[in-house]
Amino acid sequence: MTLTEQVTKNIISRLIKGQDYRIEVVALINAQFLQFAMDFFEKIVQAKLRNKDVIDWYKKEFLNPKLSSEEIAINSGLNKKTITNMFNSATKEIVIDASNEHYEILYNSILQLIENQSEIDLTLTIKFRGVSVELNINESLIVINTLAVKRAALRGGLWSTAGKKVEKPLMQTLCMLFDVPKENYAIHLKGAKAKQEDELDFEREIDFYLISNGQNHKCEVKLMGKGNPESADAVIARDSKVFIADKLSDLNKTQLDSLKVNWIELRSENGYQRFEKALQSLGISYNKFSGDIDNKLTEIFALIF
DNA sequence: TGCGGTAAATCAGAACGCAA
DNA sequence: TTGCGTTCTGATTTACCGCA
Repeated sequence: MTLTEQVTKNIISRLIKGQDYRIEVVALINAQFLQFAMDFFEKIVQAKLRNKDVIDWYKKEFLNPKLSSEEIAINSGLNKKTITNMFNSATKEIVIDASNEHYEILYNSILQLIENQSEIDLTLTIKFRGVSVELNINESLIVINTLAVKRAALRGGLWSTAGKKVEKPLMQTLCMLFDVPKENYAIHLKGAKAKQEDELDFEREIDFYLISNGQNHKCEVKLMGKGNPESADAVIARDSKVFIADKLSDLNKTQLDSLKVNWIELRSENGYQRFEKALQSLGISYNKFSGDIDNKLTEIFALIF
């Protein structure tokens, strides 16, 4: 899944201005989900027309081993990650087995449900190029379930992508906003350090470094909202010096203060300006920014992207 | 080049505690 | 009792790396 550059820019711009960035991601989830739903309905019509006298046409068409393992899992009502967690592996063979098994279970529980709630009936009519097909209640429920599972997948993926795509350019933007000299910051090049055999301190992914007096200070960006204390724990585990977040709880702040971590909460009044404090405490030279933030951001984006 | 496993990103809901 | 905020737990995905 990818994020367009424009969306990344919009998100950073919102973050710097202390606005909520979530609307950007939510809009993407909506758009992609609705598109998936329309495409899926089209495939349903075609599959049903191709298999007029096949009773379990859904299984034949949508759990077909020719499809990718992601598609098979979703169509059966399971997310691929769930299969990985269940079986400690996500090889195609395992995905196919798990999906088929799950589909049977789902199908049976739908049958049971229909039996217990016989007062309600449901027919889904899909029209495509003037041809219409009808899905009975159990077919409809299978389809609805698949849509729900797909939405979960899109949601997880897009939130994850947004977090990953934004963190480095966000740090660059902050540095450039404060005119931090180029030699005082670095984007961690993955793999470059892993090869050094004498590095006992084997590193996980680190977003960004601020450099002063020959020392590398780790920086951490997390676009976390309220209620994610374990995310803040990651900072402690990695001995970071600067922590940039969307929203921090008071406990988070107190904890970070006592650990002498410079925190920046973007979602507060002039939140990004607290970056100045971090630069001061690390002894890095900078110029305070004043002026039109939008123009400045446009300038910076032209250099970064 | 493609596949599979691991690390890391975030969200959502339940449980809990506190204040009105 | 109700409402609100915080913490905990579990859910999803992508990015990255190693290997055949």
